[in-house]
Amino acid sequence: MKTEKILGRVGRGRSGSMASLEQENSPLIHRRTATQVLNKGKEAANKIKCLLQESFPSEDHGKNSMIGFLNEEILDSFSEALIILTSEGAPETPLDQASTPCSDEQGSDHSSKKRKVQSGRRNGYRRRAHPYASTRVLSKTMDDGRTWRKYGQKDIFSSKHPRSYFRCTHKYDQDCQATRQVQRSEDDPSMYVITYIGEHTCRDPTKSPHLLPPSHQRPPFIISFGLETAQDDQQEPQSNSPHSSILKQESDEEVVSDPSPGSSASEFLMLPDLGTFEQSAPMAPYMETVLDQCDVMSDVHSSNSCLDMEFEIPFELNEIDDVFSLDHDKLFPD
DNA sequence: TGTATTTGACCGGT
DNA sequence: ACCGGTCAAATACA
Repeated sequence: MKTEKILGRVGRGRSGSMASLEQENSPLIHRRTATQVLNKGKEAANKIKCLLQESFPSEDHGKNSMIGFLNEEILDSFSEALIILTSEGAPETPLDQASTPCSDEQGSDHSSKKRKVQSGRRNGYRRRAHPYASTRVLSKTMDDGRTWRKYGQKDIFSSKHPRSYFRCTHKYDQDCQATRQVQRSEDDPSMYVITYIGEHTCRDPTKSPHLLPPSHQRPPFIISFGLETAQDDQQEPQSNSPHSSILKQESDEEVVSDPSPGSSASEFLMLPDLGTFEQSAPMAPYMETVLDQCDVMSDVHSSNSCLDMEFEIPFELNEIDDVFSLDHDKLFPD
């Protein structure tokens, strides 16, 4: 009945198989499937490990060791999750504990047609689990060239204007974690304060992947898992519509740094020349990425739900291609 | 009919 | 307990 509709539309599961499984309402099946998925991931991580060893046979210092280390972390995480899942005493799997939307209708109060949310509807609800950085932008328009889907609006306690919440349209089809919050500016209601959280890991088909800035403009290269750093490079200066300006870059935990000396007094970091923002805009994701590196690195351990790892490597992008493309066939033999 | 938005409820962090 | 972020049923729209 309703459940089917929700599942079909919203697609809460990360994959089709997950969604279909949810209809079964069986914690056991959920666990089994989760185990399979985790095994898959573990397998993939193992392959990466092998490939790394082939690519960097002898040494394991410097960046290679970092890659290896992170790979080990991934493997460990998978292993741990598997242990938790398969241990007999494991309670209903945490992620799925709430996946019985219909089964526990103890109250069964269907009387009011106003939606009554059963306990357990929050299927794997995670709040602020990601250590994503946020980028605040002041814009005249909400349109930034990206496709967003509004998922909520809130009146904010200390604010005159409500805040709207958007997620990337490709959240479910491409597992893109980018979200943004839009609120009218207190000072200038004709402007929007847009806070971007997370980065696009999706490839928006409406966008052409050609706008890579020249390599000399890029910061040292960053491999990003979960964050879109590399991919976003290829996209239009998304968050940076011609009208917008970056105001502030901050991590979730703290303001990492203020790249412009002397601007600390202002709440936001204003770019010097808004007219040329379109040109400077592509650097925004890089700035953010670079600024976030420390935080993200330090958060790798604590974040199991999403792999947000990025690290700096000192070789050119095409060298990365060399490294990874030669592995591609092995990784994806079909 | 499928997709997007609205909006009250739920839930986590503080 | 409060606030803010997210979920998801209901609704609007194409």
